[in-house]
Amino acid sequence: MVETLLDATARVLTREGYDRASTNRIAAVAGVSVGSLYQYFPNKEALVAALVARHNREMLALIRAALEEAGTRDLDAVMRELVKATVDAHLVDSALHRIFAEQVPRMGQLAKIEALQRETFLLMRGYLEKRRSEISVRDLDAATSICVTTVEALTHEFVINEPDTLAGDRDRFIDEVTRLLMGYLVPAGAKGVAPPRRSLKG
Amino acid sequence: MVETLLDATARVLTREGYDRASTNRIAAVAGVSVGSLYQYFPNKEALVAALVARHNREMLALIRAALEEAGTRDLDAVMRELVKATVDAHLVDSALHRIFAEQVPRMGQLAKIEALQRETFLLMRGYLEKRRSEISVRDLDAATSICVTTVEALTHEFVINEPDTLAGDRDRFIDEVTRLLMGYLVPAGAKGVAPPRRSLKG
Amino acid sequence: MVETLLDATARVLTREGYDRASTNRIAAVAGVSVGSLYQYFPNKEALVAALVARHNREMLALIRAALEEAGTRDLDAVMRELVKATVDAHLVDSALHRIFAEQVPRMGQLAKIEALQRETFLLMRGYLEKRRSEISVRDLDAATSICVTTVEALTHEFVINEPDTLAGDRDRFIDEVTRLLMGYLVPAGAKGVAPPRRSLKG
Amino acid sequence: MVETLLDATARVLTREGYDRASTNRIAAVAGVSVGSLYQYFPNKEALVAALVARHNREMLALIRAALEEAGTRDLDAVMRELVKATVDAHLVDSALHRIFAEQVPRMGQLAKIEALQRETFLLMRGYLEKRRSEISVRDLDAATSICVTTVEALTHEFVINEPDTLAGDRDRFIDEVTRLLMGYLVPAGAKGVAPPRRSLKG
DNA sequence: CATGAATGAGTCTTCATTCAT
DNA sequence: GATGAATGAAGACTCATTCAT
Repeated sequence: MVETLLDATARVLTREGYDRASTNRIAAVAGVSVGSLYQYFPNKEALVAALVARHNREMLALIRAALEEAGTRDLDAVMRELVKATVDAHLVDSALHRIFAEQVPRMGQLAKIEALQRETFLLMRGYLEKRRSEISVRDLDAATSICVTTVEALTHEFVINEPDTLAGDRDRFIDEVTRLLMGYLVPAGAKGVAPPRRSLKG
Repeated sequence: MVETLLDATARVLTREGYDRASTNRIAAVAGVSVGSLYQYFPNKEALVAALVARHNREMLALIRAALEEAGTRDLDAVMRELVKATVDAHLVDSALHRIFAEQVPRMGQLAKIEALQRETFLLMRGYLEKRRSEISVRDLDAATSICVTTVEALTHEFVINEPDTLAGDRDRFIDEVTRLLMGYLVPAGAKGVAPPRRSLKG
Repeated sequence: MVETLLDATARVLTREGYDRASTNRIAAVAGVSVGSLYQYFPNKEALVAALVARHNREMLALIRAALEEAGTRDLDAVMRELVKATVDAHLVDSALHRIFAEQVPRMGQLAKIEALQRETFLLMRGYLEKRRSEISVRDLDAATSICVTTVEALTHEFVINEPDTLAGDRDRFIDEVTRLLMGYLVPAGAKGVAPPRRSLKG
Repeated sequence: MVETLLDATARVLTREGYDRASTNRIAAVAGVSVGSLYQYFPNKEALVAALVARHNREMLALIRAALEEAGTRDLDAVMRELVKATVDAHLVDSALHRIFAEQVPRMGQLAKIEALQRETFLLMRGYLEKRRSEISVRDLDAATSICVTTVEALTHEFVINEPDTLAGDRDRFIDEVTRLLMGYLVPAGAKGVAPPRRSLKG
């Protein structure tokens, strides 16, 4: 029933948009009565939040699988895998993802409910730690944050907003973003040897 | 009058949130009647869109000024200036910016109305062209897109979501992002001399 | 408009009962839209409260007129007048009054909004003060309270619940209640001479 | 089971108020399912009516006991006992009583279901008959009605609305009401000897 | 041009009641 | 007899928009 309702929500959301997605309409599409909807979700927000959570879980599963699988390869390959997995994750249900991003108010808060980014952060951070010696950044937390946010944001733009340049060219996109990450983690001349000479404020 | 209405809209939006911002309330805060509001804006969406446009114009002005002013300095300095200007732009009215980002549905479309990023793209692209020789990327459009989106997205996160790491440490943030950009534009061993070894698919 | 809405409320209340009196129905009967109703009354409770207040004002006017007019006559005549006026007041719109008493939740609180009893209390108390010498009660406030509440309650029962005995016999009812009041204010043997020998606790 | 449900109803009613008291909630508090509730009570109204009846029975038991026990004492003492018992009866569960009086629609009709007042009337009437010679009222039914209603109404006000005057002073309240009754039953100069001089219309 | 009263479709939500298990 | 998931009619209330003045 919960699944049915979430499916209906996703469907109404993508087909009609957030504004036209009323709880009655969702219940109707799900083939149940509004009353039933409210037996499983206290209010509309909770319903959408649950859908967001489910979507995030699906995305996270992809990213986690990719990172775990690529753990033994070299840094460049892992980064490329991360980017690719992120793109795939955004394509799980890109229409829904777009709705979340563009139409659902308070997404900021909703998204945090089952913090996709938090999990990704931890995964990433764990991996970078293992490759500590190859990386020339001082603060690993900051670096992780930069990497994760960058990949997420660029992928988001790539998938959702379809920027003119790079549009459709998925492989090129992945290359570029990988270069961006690698250039940051292993900058000029620092072949995994020493920390950056003067990279940070202090 | 238009300005008065936009001011009122901004105020109601930041003080009451998007959900509680009705045209009647906005008109009341502006000190005019709803009828007058509808004489200048065909509907609520147009009103909010105009406010977004104004906000974007203000942000763009800051970034343009920074880039034009810094045009003669070296690449690293310019990038740092770009990041700094972007941060400042996001602080022009961060409360309003947050509302736009988190609460206003269809922001995606509204934002495009007077594409902040498009303008920034052109500015950036023009600048990178001038420094073509120092940069080791093949496709300048792609590179511009990557840079602009990266800066925008990271800054957004930094200003809006205040991530745990780097939180509040504005200078460190600027350093990191600048490093990220420079590592991408001038990667390992390529001291502004040769094109990237294997940066793109082809 | 306010009057129209109150009239409609009274009509729906008496004709359909409290449970079936929805704001939409009231608006429809008033010949306006729900929206208009909510432009004049913040919620349903306020609407009903206003109707109660209006009804109470009408009742109070009758009682006040009677007491002011009878001020110069002897105590017995004034009490009789008070009772008669109270009965008349309860007949102003007895159907509505019955609805208020029997069906409107929280009447206790609503009734206090424009405290009919409070006003009656003050009027009564003022009068008893003038006739202080004829009355053998120690605490005038308590006596006033007893009198006002007694008259109100008995009249209420008489008009609303139509008790078997005395039913319909208005003049007998008025006689009895007047006797009740007089026996209390001027008890056995105390012809306006001294205070009661042992009437109170102390 | 019936008792359990009535207890739960009373509890929900006093703790949540009438508006928030749903059959589902009551069943939950009673520790049974809604279905079971509907196996013992055809609908919500019947449930509340049964609770009212139970409450009334409890109140009546107190009053009956007091009157029967005091039957041999003098009139003044009996009246005082009646008033005291009525006050106590209203304090059996004053919170519930208040809810009945102020929040439950149609209480008027429900209350009649097992007419507390009717029983009290008969008890009272029986007692007054025994003391016929001491009383100077012509119509015993009318007198009984006046007495019972007066005591009930004044007590109700005293217990529920806590009027400013007499508030909290239970003994004084009892004294005053007793005086009121006695002044009515045995008026000025008529020491239980002759019928009233001019008490009734005819 | 300005006004602001009026509109009414549409929203979320509740809850008494049923009935298949 | 007990259960409790499912029902869906109905209710209070909002708000973008219009239009007569």
